[in-house]
Amino acid sequence: MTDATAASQNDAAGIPAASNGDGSGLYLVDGSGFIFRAFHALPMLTRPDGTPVNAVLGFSNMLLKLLADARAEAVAVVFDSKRLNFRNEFYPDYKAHRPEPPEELKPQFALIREATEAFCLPCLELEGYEADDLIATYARLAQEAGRKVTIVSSDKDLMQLVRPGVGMFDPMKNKAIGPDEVFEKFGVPPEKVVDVQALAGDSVDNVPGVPGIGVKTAAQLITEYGDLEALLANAEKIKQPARRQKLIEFAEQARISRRLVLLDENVPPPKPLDELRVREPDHQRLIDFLKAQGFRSIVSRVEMEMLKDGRIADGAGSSAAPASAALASAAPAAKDPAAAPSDEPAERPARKTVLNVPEVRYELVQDADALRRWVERARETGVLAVDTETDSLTPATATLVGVSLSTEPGIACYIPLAHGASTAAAGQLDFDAPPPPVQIPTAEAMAILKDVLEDSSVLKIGHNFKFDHQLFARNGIAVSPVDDSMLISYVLDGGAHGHGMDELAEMHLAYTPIPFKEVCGTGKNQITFDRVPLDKALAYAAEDADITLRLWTLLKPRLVDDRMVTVYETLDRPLVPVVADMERAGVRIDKKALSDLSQSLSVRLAEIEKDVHALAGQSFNIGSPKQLGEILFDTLKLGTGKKGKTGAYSTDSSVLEELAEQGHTIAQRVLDWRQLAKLKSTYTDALQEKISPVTGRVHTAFALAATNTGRLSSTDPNLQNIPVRTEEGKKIRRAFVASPGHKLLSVDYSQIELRLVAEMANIQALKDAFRDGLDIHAATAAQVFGIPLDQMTPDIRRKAKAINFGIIYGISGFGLGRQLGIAPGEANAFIKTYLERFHELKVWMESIKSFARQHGYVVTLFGRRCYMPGIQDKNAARRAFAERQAINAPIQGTAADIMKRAMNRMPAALAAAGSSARMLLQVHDELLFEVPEAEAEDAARIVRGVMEGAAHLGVPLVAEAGIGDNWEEAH
DNA sequence: GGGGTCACG
DNA sequence: GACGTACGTGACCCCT
Repeated sequence: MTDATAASQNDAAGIPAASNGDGSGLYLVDGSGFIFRAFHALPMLTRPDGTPVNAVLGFSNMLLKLLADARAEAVAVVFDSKRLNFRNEFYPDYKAHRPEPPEELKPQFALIREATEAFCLPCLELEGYEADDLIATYARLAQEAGRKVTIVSSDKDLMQLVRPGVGMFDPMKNKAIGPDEVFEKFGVPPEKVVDVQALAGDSVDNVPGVPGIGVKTAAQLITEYGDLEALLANAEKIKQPARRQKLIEFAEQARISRRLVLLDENVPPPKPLDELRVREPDHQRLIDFLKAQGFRSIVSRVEMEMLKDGRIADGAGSSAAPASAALASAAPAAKDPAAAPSDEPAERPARKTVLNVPEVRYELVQDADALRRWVERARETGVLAVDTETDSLTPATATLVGVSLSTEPGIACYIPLAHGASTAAAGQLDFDAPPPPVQIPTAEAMAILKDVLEDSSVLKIGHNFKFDHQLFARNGIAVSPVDDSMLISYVLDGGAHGHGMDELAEMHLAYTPIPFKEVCGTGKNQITFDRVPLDKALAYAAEDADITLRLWTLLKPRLVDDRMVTVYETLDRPLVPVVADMERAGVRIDKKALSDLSQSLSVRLAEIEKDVHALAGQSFNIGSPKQLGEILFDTLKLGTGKKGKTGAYSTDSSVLEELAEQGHTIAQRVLDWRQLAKLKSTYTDALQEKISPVTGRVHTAFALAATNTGRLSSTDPNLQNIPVRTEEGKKIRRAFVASPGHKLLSVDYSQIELRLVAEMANIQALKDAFRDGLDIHAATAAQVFGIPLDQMTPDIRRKAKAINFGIIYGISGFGLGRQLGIAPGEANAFIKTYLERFHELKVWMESIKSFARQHGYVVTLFGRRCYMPGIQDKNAARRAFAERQAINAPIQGTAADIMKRAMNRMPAALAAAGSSARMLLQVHDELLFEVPEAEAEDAARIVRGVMEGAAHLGVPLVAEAGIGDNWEEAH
């Protein structure tokens, strides 16, 4: 069973394959460029002897990842030679403004060459030329030889080289750069980049360009005239006088600039292209080098990365006989490296053995004795990776189809339990169908597995084990203890990338697992897992258990290295059985109430639709923003309309509300239609479909590793966004009901995020206000605007409330202004006053941003890291966005941590009090329970106690409870 | 499959 | 001087 989060993660943040599938691809690493970028991007770090090595570490990590991703392709590293080169001969000022490299960087140049040699990669450099020229030359040579090229660099000067067969990869952002990305940057295709650069110039490299012309203007001119020479020849025809004048005056300077930026692809190559081939690394040498730099934490990773990388002597699966039915039935084995390049890319990269295991042994287990042998083996190893296969993604109701186990890397089995069952169950008389395979009866298999799954001395490992936990729970097995490789990855790298198994296997094991769709198909041809032939089921399922164990082996030690043990052990790991039980419980829905609502909404939508069409004078699809925009702004000409970046009119609610205020009835009617259409399609219709025929309840799935901040999310259906604000929406909440004889109990934290701002930023005035139990928005309004509480007006309180919320979001004058409907300047004045009054806040926000810039992540009060990939972005807008995220994440994340602490303690607290209340849903700051009517008040008291006691801070935590027959009443 | 829109905290 | 803006989610619809 592939879990929902693990599915469909195949696009990967990975590098473009400079691959013909035969090892002929060539990666050219811009070593010189990387040094500077790594140096400035990474915090300072020194060896025990004091030598700075931050750039060396960045470089080693990058190469390591590249070698894993690049698979069995050639890699070479290119360096600048000395500072002067041929460009200085005709333009002495070229790069003249470059300051001396910082002292901490200088000793790292030599070390980075050493690192390259330790990786056994060729160093390319040539006196009188820059690395860029060598890269240009080798790219040309390789392309002529039919080899695909990937330039590993983020230097915009290299973008001119992008063409079919030549791509780029930005190792800092982990992002491929192709023609589209080049166009995004320069506004022209790669072959015209030099013309744009010639006009725009570059202050960093001291390329003069034409004064007053930047990239935007340059791109526009080059697009219009074709190229630089054509533009200069037609300079007189340019309309804007200043621009015309500059282009004429600085024509020659533009030509020189073009020669400066144009890379020389005909330099004498220092090494013949043929020498740039896949090389076998010297592991010991590399490990010795890394140890000498003090990079202890990555040495073990290196060992694994290198071992599993295709370039070691195990042959990358090319000649070794397949070791099992799993491999035999898998995709074609790797092609012979000597074979001619093929035009058609392999469907999937060749299989490779992972880690230092010569072969995989996957066994199909079809009798009880064989299963007992696996149980014995698990008792010996003490660890057991477990994965379940089912016929649906809803574990509360899915049928268990099979179980796979793995006891050590490469050793796994699959135990089919219900294959071929659905045909029989459907009673179809298909005489061609094969008879059901030999299988252990599910009950017998469960009885054998129960002992080991509940054995406290055997650690069970799963990837998204919450899913499997539910299936076993339904079979009377309470699996314990459990580790979850998905959650370990989330704790280690939350915000840096996804945590689905396929994505992690690509990243950490350089391995592409068999895609689920390859086994079960897709769309209407998709089959359930019980219809999959056993050989394919074995290959897929055993591999999942195998990979889970390998990922765990790799990631688990990092918890200690990265000091994330406590976060994992106290917050995320214990949540697995708790949330599994919530999902399994499900929530009762009054189907009749929903279908009545759907019915009445249909009628009202039809009426509104008729009105709108009449007002428009024609019939159109109101649900199409495109058609609606054209009706409003082209046909009816209600104002000019705002267009977004796609050129379409914006018709969102703010636009429609403005039109409605101007008295345009149609706008208000469309708003009404939108609201009702949303409620009907997303809630009243869809929710009915989600009621399980088995349990009669709705079972959402809470994703534990989906958000950047540590929050949960809810899918299938999302029960964290059930309407509550409008009267119509509340009717939907009333359809969430308690079982007969029961009540719903809703308990939510009051103002938890603002309390945490007061706590973390240590804002004394705000903490006092919370301690005194004041109306916090009124209190801040009093402090900020200097108005006594007894003279407070609702409008002033509203403004203070908006600022309080804004703080949590990483405030901006623009955002606050828009929220309050005032000018950004006026909003800025509010913010200024607020920050003066609560001066601790400003200090805190600055320190968070600085921390984020330095480390690339922020931390919550309980130590959870949230990675912020955009914080170093050189685009100011994207950087500002990341800064707001950096402010928000510790606040939102700490609230999420506290809620998790409360949830983890809840089952024991309820049990200890003899309560039979069941936790059903979590909505970020709210928990919903179902409880026997007589126990409701007691349960409310217990739950409030656990929630308020989940953290002991300088501000009190307050939780408020409500009890009712339905969710709306309880809320 | 991406964009637009809108439901929630 | 222009940019592009409040944080975090997921589901639905249209349209290519």
